Amino acid sequence: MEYTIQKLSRLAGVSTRTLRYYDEIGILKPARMNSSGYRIYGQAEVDMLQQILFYKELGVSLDQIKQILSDPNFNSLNALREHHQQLLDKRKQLDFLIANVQKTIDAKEGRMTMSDREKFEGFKKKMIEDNEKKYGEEIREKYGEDTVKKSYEKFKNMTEEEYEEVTRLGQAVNDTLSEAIKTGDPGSRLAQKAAELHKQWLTFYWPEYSKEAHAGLGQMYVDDERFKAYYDQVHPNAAEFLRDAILIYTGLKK
Amino acid sequence: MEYTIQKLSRLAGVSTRTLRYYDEIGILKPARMNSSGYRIYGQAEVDMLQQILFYKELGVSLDQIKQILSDPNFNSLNALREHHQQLLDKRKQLDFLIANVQKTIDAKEGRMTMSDREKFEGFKKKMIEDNEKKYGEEIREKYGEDTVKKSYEKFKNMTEEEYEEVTRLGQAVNDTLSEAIKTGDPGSRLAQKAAELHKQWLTFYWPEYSKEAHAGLGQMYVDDERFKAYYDQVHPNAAEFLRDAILIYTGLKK
DNA sequence: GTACACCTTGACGCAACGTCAATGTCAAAT
DNA sequence: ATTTGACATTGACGTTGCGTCAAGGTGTAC
Repeated sequence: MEYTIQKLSRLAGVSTRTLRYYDEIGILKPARMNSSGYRIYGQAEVDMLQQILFYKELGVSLDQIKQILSDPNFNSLNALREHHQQLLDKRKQLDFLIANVQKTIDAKEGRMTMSDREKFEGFKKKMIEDNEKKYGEEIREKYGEDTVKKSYEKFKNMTEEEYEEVTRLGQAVNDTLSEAIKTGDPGSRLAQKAAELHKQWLTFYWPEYSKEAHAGLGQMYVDDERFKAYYDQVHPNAAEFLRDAILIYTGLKK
Repeated sequence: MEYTIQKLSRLAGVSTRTLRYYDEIGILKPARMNSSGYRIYGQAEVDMLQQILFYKELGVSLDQIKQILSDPNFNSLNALREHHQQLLDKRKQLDFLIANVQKTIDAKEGRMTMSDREKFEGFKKKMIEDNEKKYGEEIREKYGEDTVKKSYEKFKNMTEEEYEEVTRLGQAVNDTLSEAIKTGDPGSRLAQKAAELHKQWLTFYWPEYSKEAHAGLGQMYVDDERFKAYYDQVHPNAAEFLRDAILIYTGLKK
């Protein structure tokens, strides 16, 4: 079956402007243009638009959607499975929000008290999920799904005080690292302090600490451009320096 | 407890830029500025921000949120109750999406077939909800919650053919109305045809037809600027003319 | 005093369209 | 053949809600 632009826009619940825009940016091209210059969409485009709308529902930018869909390895069945999982996650977030509003009502009606932090439960999940989306894949591959889940649970239950503590620790790592680099020696007292502080920071996120995982993370900071860029903001070559300091601290230096 | 801008942004999971923007547009002013010119937020602002985030989660524009929150009659407990309801509705939509993706997977794996229209189930709900949001309150007040629910269910189950039929009918109403106005007589054959077509159009949306409801809707078209503006696009004074035609058609003309 | 985290204002840019203008195409009615 | 109205095109401006950056002030610990 074929659709002109208005037909498809009504079918899918998007505007014709949206479809023209998608053609323009190359995310959803019509099957063909007829002799009058009208866009004609076919079955493949229907399915493609469905995928686009799922990705959009899950907060993915059009630029990213374009990259994903144009990948020769794109597999629509796998994508659909992933959408399913993400939608279930999204539903969980919504459940948090629903619980939050119920709690807020109870608090307003005097049945309970509620901390300021609790008032934003469910919203904040967006930030955590964004972070997860950014790094989650790599961390999953390296440490497994279970570790990530536990880490997530631990982070979620963090109190406000703990949150501030971990923020301070993260900063202390950077501070000490910056100073330690001046010594030029990853084995120096300051460098070892940085590694120690880094470990303490990690204990807020990891259910269990292991020297191997710690050292692996240090290596990841060097191998992954995003982490490397973050630490190199502290000081050029900070990622390598921290990795080396961790290797010495953990006793795993080769 | 008081918060500087970064404290509140971290608490709520929004950026400092967002909070400054909210100050700028007057939607969330800080409690005070300290002697250094720093924004200081208090308990009232925390609660206000929570409300804002709920409204945002529910798709309300900042402009509208501002209007709602600055209304002297704004009642936060009632607002929270409404958020709760809306979040439950939103979860329903999400459930539709989840069902959709599951069905699409089944179809892809050859276990069932799926129409193009079904592929967009759940997304289209956005359009319906937008429509509901636009007119829903007024219709609810006039005809009660039950009627709206049934109407919603009926619309949801509309087939593609029915959808096209109702679209055609809506157009036919406008066409005939435009012609009938030329007669200047709401009792003329053409005007009565417009009212008849309007009734047929309504039967797609209303579970039950009544002359009183029909006449009431005609009056609503005149009283409500949004409806009036829509019909007056067809022809100046079309809203009044259609109302009069309906009154005659229903025999309820006084 | 210095360094660093945090704060301000101002301003430019962006994503994803919505809206509008001008004009071409199609199909049915006259 | 002409008219009318629905549908289509391209081009272009504008909007919402920030993200990002620059320049410079403030607070606190060393």
